[in-house]
Amino acid sequence: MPSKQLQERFEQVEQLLGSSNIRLTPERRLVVRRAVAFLHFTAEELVKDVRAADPTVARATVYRTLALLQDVGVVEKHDFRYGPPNYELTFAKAHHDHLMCVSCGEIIEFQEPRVEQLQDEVVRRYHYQLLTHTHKLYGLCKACRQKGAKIVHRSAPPSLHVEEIVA
Amino acid sequence: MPSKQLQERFEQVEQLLGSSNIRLTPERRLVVRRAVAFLHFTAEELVKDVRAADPTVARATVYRTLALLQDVGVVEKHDFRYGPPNYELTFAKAHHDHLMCVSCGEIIEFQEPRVEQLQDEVVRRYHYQLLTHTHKLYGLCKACRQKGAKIVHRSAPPSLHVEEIVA
DNA sequence: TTCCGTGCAAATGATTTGCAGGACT
DNA sequence: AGTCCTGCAAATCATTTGCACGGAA
Repeated sequence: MPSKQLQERFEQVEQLLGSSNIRLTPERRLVVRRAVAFLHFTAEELVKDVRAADPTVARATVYRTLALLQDVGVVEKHDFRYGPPNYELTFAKAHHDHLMCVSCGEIIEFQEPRVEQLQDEVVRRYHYQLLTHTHKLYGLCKACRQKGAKIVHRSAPPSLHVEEIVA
Repeated sequence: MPSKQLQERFEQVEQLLGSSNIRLTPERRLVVRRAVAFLHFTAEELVKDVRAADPTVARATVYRTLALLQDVGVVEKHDFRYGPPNYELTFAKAHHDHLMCVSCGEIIEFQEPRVEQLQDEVVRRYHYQLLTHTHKLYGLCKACRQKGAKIVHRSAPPSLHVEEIVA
């Protein structure tokens, strides 16, 4: 991840928070900076990372900042049921959508510019300015359909296929 | 909600679970039946509802069944940060997508058939069978952009605008 | 001088787990 | 026989909150 991009993301969040009555304290800046570097993390991972940089920052502050970020839609909390809940920067997902097999857990990340085009259109229709988006499709892959869609009660993260081909 | 549709949903879930080594016990059937009727619920609401129908079903069984449903992508758990986490049937979202203002919290439910068309195309490309989807756009509404995007640290549910007009 | 934000530690609350008994295969 | 599932109660673990202090507006 180029640090220029990180900087950009940080500034985008900073702007969102800073233009309000919410103070951009050094603690919060640090939390946001580390979060945008991670993209995916658990709360405790972020706590550990932030405290490595500055041990005086309290766990509660990290959680309180995460709550702020959730409120503004920058962060989403997901419970995938293996391990602790996962926090995700919505930026991370804005440019690859997900297709997941509910049987074997395979995840395909795909890109579809025409969807993004329609998103722009929708957003314009309602006079919004788009910041981020999430888009997930759930289904059955061919193999699972053929073997009768055996459900696997997962205790490990699903496999991930990143699709490089842009449609 | 026509009960025919509920029955259909129930059967879809039943099929998904039933075709595996996961037993479709009476307890699980009951939990699934109640869940598809709710569409949105908290875990405790579902527990209460299920136990109203059958007091012998344990809270743990409801949670364990919810976990199964999460695994197969039928249910998603969302933490909106006001009140307890919310469980949502992904069916519920398959036919209206969301546009949310990260500043004032307004939510617009919109429909865009052309997006669904593209989803079908993507799914076909990977030889998947589509079951459900989620699609959320985050941005700033016009009013909030004009007043400088004041962030509201919410402690109450956001307002909801259901858009009846199909694009 | 009034808010806002923080650290700390305790409290909360949702969810998970260990265990023993039953049912299904 | 062996695996899956259940209820119950206790345990766990992530997150939130009360409180008192410090700093910014």
